Amino acid sequence: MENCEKHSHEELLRRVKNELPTDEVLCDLADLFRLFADTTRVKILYLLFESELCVCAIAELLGMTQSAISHQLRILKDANLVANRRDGKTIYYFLADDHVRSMILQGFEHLLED
Amino acid sequence: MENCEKHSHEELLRRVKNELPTDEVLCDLADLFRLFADTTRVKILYLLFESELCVCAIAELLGMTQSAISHQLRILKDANLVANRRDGKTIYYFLADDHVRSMILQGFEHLLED
DNA sequence: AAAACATATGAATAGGTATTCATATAAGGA
DNA sequence: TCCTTATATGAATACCTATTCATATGTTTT
Repeated sequence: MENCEKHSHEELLRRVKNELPTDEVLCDLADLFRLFADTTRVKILYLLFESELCVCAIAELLGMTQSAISHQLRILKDANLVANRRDGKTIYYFLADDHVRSMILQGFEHLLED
Repeated sequence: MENCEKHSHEELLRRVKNELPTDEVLCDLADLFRLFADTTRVKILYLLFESELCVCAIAELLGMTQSAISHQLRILKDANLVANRRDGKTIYYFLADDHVRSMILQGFEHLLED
């Protein structure tokens, strides 16, 4: 294990290592993907493709409790994937960024290609 | 909570719900993103952008144990994101699919746009 | 002001998972 | 055949996280 130069040229290893982004960037990247790595969050984002929705509508559409949805919306909002606006008692959530849509659709394409 | 029609037209809710893929598909989608939701796995995939690498080279480049890397490689292989070939005692891993690269790069773009 | 409604949130719990440790498998060299 | 090297893997542990439950906050209505 201490002698990989036998199997890979040292310069290759040096180059491969240099191309690797910093730990911080790679951690941010994993964090971003983790946002989409939960069925409930993906469902919420998918629903918001069509239109803004209030918390209770999302909960009803997904057959989940208001609390569970609120917790997930908070995570999505903290990550700036969604934003909200208040209208009286009701709070409407919507996609904050069109990039969200393209991320999900790209994942979808990968699935279709198997 | 039981009366969301006050806030959203019923037909809108029906349409939004109809556009939603099946639970199975959305679960697969979340599972796909989960593969990229770990720093170690992202690092491994990134390293393989440049060239195929043996297990010990990956472990050394990332400063992690061979066992930890092997476990993660198994997950990536089971998901068909990487494949491998044997050369004597050494086993070389490589990206199974160019889609992997585009998925990660898309995530990267999202990060840059903040 | 009180009641009802929509949402947010903290604490607890249950389920998932990444790493470690010990060990197994498999190939090559002495 | 025995030893070394490269990799794989099962079990255990420690950490993370999604949901639930109870409750708090904020708004409207009566």
